Amino acid sequence: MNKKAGKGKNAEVCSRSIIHVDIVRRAEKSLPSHEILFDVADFFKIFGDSTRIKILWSLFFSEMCVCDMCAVLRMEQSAVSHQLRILKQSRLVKYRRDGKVVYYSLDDDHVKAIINQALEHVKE
Amino acid sequence: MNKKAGKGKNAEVCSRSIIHVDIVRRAEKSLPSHEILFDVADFFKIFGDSTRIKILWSLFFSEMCVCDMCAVLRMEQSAVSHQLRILKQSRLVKYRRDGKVVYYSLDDDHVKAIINQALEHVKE
DNA sequence: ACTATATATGAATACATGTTCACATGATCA
DNA sequence: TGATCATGTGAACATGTATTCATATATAGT
Repeated sequence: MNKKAGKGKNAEVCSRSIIHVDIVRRAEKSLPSHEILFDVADFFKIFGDSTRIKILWSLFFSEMCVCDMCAVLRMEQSAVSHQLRILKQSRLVKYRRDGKVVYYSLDDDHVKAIINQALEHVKE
Repeated sequence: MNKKAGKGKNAEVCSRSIIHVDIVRRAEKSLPSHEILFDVADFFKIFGDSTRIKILWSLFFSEMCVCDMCAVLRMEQSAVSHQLRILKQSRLVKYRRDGKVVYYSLDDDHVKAIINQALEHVKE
């Protein structure tokens, strides 16, 4: 999916020439692999939705069942379940079943710190 | 844009009843305002794109002009400029002009820490 | 077995977003 | 002034994603 100029070395990109070769080289070498950077972006993407932020925040204090989350978020159960699935797949929450009720809780110690860090940043 | 059940109190949401009233109350009270939570999500959304992560990462070491970024990212100048606009609006990068060339640099001390935190998390 | 309740999920829909294309802007130099 | 280079930007397009609707699954109780 990446377009390469492909004229000899990489002195021509986007049909223009590199201005500072040394800086470009250093940046290129320091940059993690596409795969890792993709994973980093995907990680942030999970936090990039206010519904999911609300869910995670609600779980800061105690585990919670889906129905209670709907009440807190004032959203339909289906929408909440869909988001819970995403959080589950990302290993940010875990669940346990008790009869008909499913209780979700945080499955990652860093979540609170990460959200709080962003909150501090936003509050400025 | 939020749908409320609106039958008296809030004992009925998503046409079901709350199971644990105390937990719901506490979560409701602790939850920051919609506005703040929206801003938090928007903040993460900026990091939720690998192109922007790459741009920010490249700026960890030194300022860089647009053309050099295109070389590092192997992307078209237009795409890079569009992303730079978003980063500019979010106050994550600043720029200075030197003749025809525009140099971008980080405008937020926390960016490096935030990305590294996610990187550590992803590398597990 | 039948009903009711809690949750999950596929499909449809509406909306957001990233990239490309074409072109505009702004600056330098002849 | 005209040409050229670096960058910015609006519109079109394709893709991704959150929510809703309808329905499925799972469990408990009768």
